Amino acid sequence: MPTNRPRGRRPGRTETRSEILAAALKLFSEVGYEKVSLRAIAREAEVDPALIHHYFEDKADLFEKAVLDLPLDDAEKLVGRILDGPDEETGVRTATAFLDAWDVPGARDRFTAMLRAAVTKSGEHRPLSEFLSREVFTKVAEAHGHADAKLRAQLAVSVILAYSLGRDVLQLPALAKAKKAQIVTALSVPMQQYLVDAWK
Amino acid sequence: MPTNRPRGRRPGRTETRSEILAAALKLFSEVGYEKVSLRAIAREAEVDPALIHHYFEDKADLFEKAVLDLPLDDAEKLVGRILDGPDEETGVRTATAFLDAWDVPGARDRFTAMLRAAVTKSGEHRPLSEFLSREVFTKVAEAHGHADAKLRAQLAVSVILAYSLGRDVLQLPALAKAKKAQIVTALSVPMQQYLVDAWK
DNA sequence: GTCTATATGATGATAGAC
DNA sequence: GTCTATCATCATATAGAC
Repeated sequence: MPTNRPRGRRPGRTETRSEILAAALKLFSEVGYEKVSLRAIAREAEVDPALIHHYFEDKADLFEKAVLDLPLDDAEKLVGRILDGPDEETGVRTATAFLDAWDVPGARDRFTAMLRAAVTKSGEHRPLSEFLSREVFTKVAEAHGHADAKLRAQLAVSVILAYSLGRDVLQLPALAKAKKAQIVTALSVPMQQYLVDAWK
Repeated sequence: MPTNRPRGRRPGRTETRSEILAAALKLFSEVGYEKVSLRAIAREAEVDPALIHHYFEDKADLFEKAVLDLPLDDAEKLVGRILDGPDEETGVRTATAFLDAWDVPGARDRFTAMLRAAVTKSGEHRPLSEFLSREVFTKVAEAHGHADAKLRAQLAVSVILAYSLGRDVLQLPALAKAKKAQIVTALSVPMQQYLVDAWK
């Protein structure tokens, strides 16, 4: 009778793979896609550069696995949360929802990495901004009966991206230091206008 | 008595230099700083790559000459124009001033190139955002007696950058297609709130 | 699973002929 | 002013020994 062995794959020391993923996420968010070398990621993860190619196809594959893989948030839930409540507070709920989403560990780095990639990586314009525009904000604007929902949605996207850009990429100090409540107030103003109110 | 010769340097065919500058501005704004090779710029300008080094020190020098050299706008004039008029229309005047500034030939490309560089080029975080924050928006916010002028200014910066990012970098179609009046309306709301109004 | 060695290509920069 | 030739450096990626 055979002894009861542990089943499945026996990891040699498969922290390695996740260490590479963590290092990649960190550097992609801090430095950007193009400017990060696989060597630098290997150094950060304290592994041999060749191991990256052992675990991942190439740089683009690593980026995908490290930053795109986890869905940044369930879009439907987000829309539901934004729509659930009085119309006058839609802007506040929207701002709060995003600030909350950014608070979950890793989410902020992923968002920053995607934003940086949208600016630099070829063919990576879309994922973040289109997702937000199509799956979240257009639906919110349409729920409020706006014919120009797409324009409104893209304005809302740019508010979110602007805050992220100012805080995490350009690192404008006052944005980083401001209290959460103040940011909610600040972002909720354009959000309310773009998603709910009629144009003047 | 000597004949009246043309003074100063006699250009061999010094369109070359300006062709390089034009090509550099175009590509820096379209592709970004790091991703553009000097060879690509030479190709775009239809000159020999070595000529770039003949006219400019290095890549950073070319970037400086091509995109930073012309002051994107006289900050004091801009502040004056924004402050000149009734307080309730400050947001509108601010939005209009920027849209007008973007309409002068080349200005938009320079702005885009600086924004892209702010995201990618090392040590280029500051020029654009700090300039706008310190020289323009902080002064406007202070003129309205706000103690938190810096936070307000940096929020205003992020509105401007957001629009530019959405339109010229991410190329969100609805932003590009929208009528100027609509954009003025859209941007003036947060501007008014950030620069003039009291927080709720 | 891990690492050494290396292939292959693109980059920014330079020296110097015409 | 223009261009050929070339250098040193860095990148991604691969083949294969241990």
